[in-house]
Amino acid sequence: MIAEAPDLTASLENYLEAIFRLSQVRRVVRVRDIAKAVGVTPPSATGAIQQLKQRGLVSHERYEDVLLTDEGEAVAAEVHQRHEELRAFFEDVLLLDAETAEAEACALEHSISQHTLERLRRFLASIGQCGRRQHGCIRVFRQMVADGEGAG
Amino acid sequence: MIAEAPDLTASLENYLEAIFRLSQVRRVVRVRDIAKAVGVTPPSATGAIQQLKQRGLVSHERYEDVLLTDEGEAVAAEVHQRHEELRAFFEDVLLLDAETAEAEACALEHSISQHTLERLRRFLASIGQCGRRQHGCIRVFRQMVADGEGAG
DNA sequence: GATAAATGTTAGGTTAGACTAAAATGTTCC
DNA sequence: GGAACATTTTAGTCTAACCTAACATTTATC
Repeated sequence: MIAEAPDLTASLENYLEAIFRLSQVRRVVRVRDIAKAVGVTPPSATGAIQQLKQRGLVSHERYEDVLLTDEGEAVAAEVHQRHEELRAFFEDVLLLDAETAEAEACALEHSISQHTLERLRRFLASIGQCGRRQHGCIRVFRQMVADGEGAG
Repeated sequence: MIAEAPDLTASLENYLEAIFRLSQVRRVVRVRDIAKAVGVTPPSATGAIQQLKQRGLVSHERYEDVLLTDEGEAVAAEVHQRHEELRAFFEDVLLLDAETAEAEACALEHSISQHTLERLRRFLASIGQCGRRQHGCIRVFRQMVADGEGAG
């Protein structure tokens, strides 16, 4: 499904994800909010929104608020899921602090493939299984991963 | 160390890494080889080489071959190491096939931070430990990761 | 309801990175 | 040693993504 989102750039994915997140928190999403969330000036946001509109991922009338279409919602949710899974991996497995895990997820979410992510998902699940079964691995991992910041 | 490589772009990192690899295989590295390795036209390679030269990472005279400087070699080796560690993770932990693991490493190596990579390194090491200690986790991981391509 | 403030858009410019076409240089081979 | 070919560079164009400055519209306030 998810139809014909013809290969969004990393930048456009970022805008879409920002709109998605803002939508979950705010009654209406404005250009200004998007610009602030993505960290660009309003004209840049306007341009991106126009492109997203062309691709049918958002609806937007001049000077009005921005709304995800059904397709846009689907694509955004998928991007967001990528983000969250990566974040979980960094935080729960590599034990990065929340802020770093978040930043790293942001940086990588646009490059990783669906297929790889599926594997990562399974891997995270297996970590869960392993913990429940008391193999003791998780403890070993955590110790080794967390030990000593500096040396190689 | 590694001195003042002032934030290479992903693109320039790619060129540098290509030169590094070619250097290990060929007597001399030519613009054409670099272009082919990176998958761009020769003029693009020329432009990139000029930038790398400006940054003191390669030496190159008009119409001659390209050589890494000591600093260039150090930076390239570091980029290459990032690549290899990521590839190892994808291949050995997520069990992606060699080609996919390679492609994924290529895609992500420019975005991941040193700090995160250090954690990944420790994690890979802990997998090794865990395997040697016969916790049985590894088997669980592999089964779960490898099982069923399609479903969630 | 006019005007000030906030918000959004347009216009125009910059940079990075790619491309093609064409010129310059180097190499080979008769 | 010069012609044909290969390689490299230069010149110029394109696109994506950002920016600032200026303009347009909406919202708020008196």
